[in-house]
Amino acid sequence: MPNLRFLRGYNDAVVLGLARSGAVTRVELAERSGLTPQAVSKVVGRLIGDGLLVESGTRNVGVGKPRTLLKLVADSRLALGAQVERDELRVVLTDLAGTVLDRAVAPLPPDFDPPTFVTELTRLVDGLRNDRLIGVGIGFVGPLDHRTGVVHDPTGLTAWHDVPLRSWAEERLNLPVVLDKDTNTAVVAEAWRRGEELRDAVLVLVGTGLGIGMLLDGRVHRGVRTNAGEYGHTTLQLDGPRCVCGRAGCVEALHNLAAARGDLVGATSVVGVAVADLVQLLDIDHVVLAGRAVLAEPTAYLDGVRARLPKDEWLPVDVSITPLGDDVVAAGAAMLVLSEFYGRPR
Amino acid sequence: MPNLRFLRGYNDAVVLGLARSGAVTRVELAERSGLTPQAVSKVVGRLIGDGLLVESGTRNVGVGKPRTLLKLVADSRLALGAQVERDELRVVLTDLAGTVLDRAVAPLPPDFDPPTFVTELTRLVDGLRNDRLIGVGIGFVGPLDHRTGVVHDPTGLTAWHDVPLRSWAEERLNLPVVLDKDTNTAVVAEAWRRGEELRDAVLVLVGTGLGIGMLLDGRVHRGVRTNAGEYGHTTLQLDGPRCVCGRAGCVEALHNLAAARGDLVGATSVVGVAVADLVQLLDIDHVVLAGRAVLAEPTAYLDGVRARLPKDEWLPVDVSITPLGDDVVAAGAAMLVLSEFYGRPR
DNA sequence: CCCATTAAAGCAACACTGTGTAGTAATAGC
DNA sequence: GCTATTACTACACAGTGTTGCTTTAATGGG
Repeated sequence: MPNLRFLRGYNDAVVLGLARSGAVTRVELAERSGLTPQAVSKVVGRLIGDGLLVESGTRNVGVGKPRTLLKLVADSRLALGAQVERDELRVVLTDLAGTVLDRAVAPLPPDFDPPTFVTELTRLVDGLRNDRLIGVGIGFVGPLDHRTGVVHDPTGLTAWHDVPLRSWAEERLNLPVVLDKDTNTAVVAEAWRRGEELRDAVLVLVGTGLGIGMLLDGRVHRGVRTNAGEYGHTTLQLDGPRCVCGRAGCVEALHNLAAARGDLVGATSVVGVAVADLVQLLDIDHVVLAGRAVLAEPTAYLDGVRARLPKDEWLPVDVSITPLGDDVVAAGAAMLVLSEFYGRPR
Repeated sequence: MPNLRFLRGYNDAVVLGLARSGAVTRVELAERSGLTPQAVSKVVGRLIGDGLLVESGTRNVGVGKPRTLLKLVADSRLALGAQVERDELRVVLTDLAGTVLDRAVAPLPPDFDPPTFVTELTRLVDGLRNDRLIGVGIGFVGPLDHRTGVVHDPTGLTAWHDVPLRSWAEERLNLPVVLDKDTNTAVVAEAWRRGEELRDAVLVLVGTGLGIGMLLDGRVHRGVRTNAGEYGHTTLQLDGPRCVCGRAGCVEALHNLAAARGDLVGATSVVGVAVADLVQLLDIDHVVLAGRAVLAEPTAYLDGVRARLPKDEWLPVDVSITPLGDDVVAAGAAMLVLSEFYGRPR
């Protein structure tokens, strides 16, 4: 793998990634990437040739020739992303900058089977199809295998036993397809949009379950079976109430019990303790909250988490609600496709 | 950073890493690295020229010219590693293969200060000095900054406030020095010795405290402030006994309480639950146990952890005791130095 | 024993990377 | 208009892995 093509692709992605944050000049790209000005010139030349960048005016910073501003041509490449929930399918159209341009939502029947799903997906995708489309991402509930694109027995979907969803979808849609867990696509959404600012972060998705997406050292951590992030069944109370998973006192069980009895403070506090544990374990500086439960009570969850985080740390932990709202999983699935083509390789 | 020198260094490290597992041939290196046979020839030529590899006989696999066996010259490069505990300093000499060749141990006075430590370190290092030495690694208790080499206020060592230990040691020893948390050097020891087999693993160090070293996707995860792995203060019992850290029901508090009252099963079971949570969260397939407490009761800890791991998983989790015993932290510190020079860059 | 066959390894030319050198373009200040 | 300064790039270059071919060294059938 590591050859000259890899090297070029990597540097192209570095420059494109910096350009995604806003208008930049070649000089700034060289400073921030560590590449020499000559190398930046070559890379920028390639990217302009591919229609990914354009020159857009100049910026004068004192004496000397003014710097040429470079701007990302955000709508030169588009991707679709899908979020699959147990009752709903959401498809979103996203540009290179990670901006959501369009969306379509359709209900899914209870315990829908793979053929039904693929048909419905095809319908929504065709409605949003575009000649600049580079692929489709699918954010699905786990467990699944990201590398092979196979969905394994998700709870509540009885017809989904080892379904090669990626190949089925690629065949039907005639487009490259990427499959990943919903929590992972969600954290990709944050990472792609915030760029270098976000290198070590956790996205907490609180819905019917509780899962997390981990961004460690700038990359999504998926683990050996690409099923990392099952944080809902982490023990918080050794002798706590029994959980659906068979163990006792899981985060998810405690949270859902508190929520069911209307104890919002209790529910958010469970999430807060769990997140504080994660921050200590992984040493991250960003936490993003998302999911239906969070979006229904954003300030309560923000307060619940912030209150539990250690305050005397050298570096503060930034806690926020995803600005993408209900679109975060689907939009992230689209950005996962973008990152496969225009992100740093491997 | 990403230039031709990086590319060469990376491929050299890939080949050297494969050669570390045992005798290999150029053909096998090409197959396992993905490089072309010609590229492997060039890389191997360089490595032989540097004295890192030698040809050692042939292996016949049927018709045709027999493959030439290549062997790592393990003792061509050596490194020293130090483990700093609150009462003891241990320095270990290690070769390229990660084999411990020699060691020296000295007691440290209670609440020792930095000058005392550096003097003692210099004494032990000088006793083991060697002309093939490439550097010295130091495994210290956290918190510390791996990147800058500064030790921040470790508990119990009152004179250690923001001490630039790496530069001090480099000056006194006149050798490159690397500083890292003890849990991280320990997991490096396992990773360096087991090679590609170990890509996603956790090393659990149970001593007076409880910390972990994380190997994720083949790299040590350190986090933004390089202080990841503080697993001892993760909540296992929301309403549990108060911990020294100020929170309640921490893994460490529960474990130490059980151990103090002689409840070995209880103590190992706490570790088991904590490890099971980690396995689910990070999706790892290897767990290595180490530390004084574990080495005192190895089978009890092995059983305690194995009993708590989910059994119906697709992939089994391998749980083991470190074969390096008391040397694991110091030996890992030495291998950290080796990996800085001869491991994959960045 | 001879020699065709097979496989490993090396050699030479090559395409392509980022880099060093030097030259050109465009501004501010005088 | 001139000079200094800064941004950018054309070109030769060192060094990467690759392609195509040759050399080397074994097997095994006559």
